[in-house]
Amino acid sequence: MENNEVYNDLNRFSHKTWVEISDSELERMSIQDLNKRIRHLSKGKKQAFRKRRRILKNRKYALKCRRKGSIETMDIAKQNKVLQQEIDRVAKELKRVMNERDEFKLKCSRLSEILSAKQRSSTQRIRLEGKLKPRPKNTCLTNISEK
Amino acid sequence: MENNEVYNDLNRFSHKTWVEISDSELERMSIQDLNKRIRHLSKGKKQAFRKRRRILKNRKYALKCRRKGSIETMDIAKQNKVLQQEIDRVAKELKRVMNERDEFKLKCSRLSEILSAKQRSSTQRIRLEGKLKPRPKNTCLTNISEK
DNA sequence: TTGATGAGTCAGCAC
DNA sequence: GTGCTGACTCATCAA
Repeated sequence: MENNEVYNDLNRFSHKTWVEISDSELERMSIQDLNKRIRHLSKGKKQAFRKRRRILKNRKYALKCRRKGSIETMDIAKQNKVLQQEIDRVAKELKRVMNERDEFKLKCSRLSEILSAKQRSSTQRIRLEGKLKPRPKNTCLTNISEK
Repeated sequence: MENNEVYNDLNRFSHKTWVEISDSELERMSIQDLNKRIRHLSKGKKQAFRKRRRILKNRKYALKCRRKGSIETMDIAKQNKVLQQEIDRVAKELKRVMNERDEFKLKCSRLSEILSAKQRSSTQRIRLEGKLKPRPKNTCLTNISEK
């Protein structure tokens, strides 16, 4: 018995016909090629070859299936990390912009303050210069309330 | 043969000793209890019982293992959704605050404009009233540069 | 011994 | 037939 390759036990005791196919070869082989190779074997042996081929195929499928699953899981875990980083980034940006907003807001109120102070002093000046008569006390309000 | 429960094939042909344990019972049973129950059996039959018990246990372990895996995957997928929602929320907030900031900024520049206009007109007025002499042209700069 | 898990096998579904 | 996947079995590791 040749042992240059993994051989097929199924044919060990076949005296007339002899077919030897390695696992990797059998697994890669098309069903047509296999049929040619085992054409002259008995029905049972043919079935045995096909079954072995199916098992070898299934082995690969199972491996692939498992890998696919774990890759998918790892992918969404990675995606999680990316999303978390994005949250950190946006939250930081938010903080920065809130500070800017608060500073502008403060600046606004200071400018308003200065402006209204100027307004008051200007009115005062004009009034003193006689360009504007002092407003009568409570004119409007008393008129309305006493009416 | 009783068929009121799943029975134990292993003992079908035992003529002297007879032990019948259902799968669920065998799986739940402690190893001590099992040993008591099968005390009088042959060594081979004892081993067969223990082996069946181990297989039943393993079946449960495998089930649990598979469920654990899929639950973990689902959990991180859920986590992904939550994170995405958080991003949307923070991004929206960021947009809102940016708008506020821009409005305050604009308001600031308008107030500044008004204020500097007032400043100019006030300076002009004072100058016209003779309280402030017109500034000589290029005094400082020419003095320095011509020195 | 118990529990968990990767890998191989099989059943069964979908194409 | 082919490929995929859930469930089972087994080998093997850790506790």
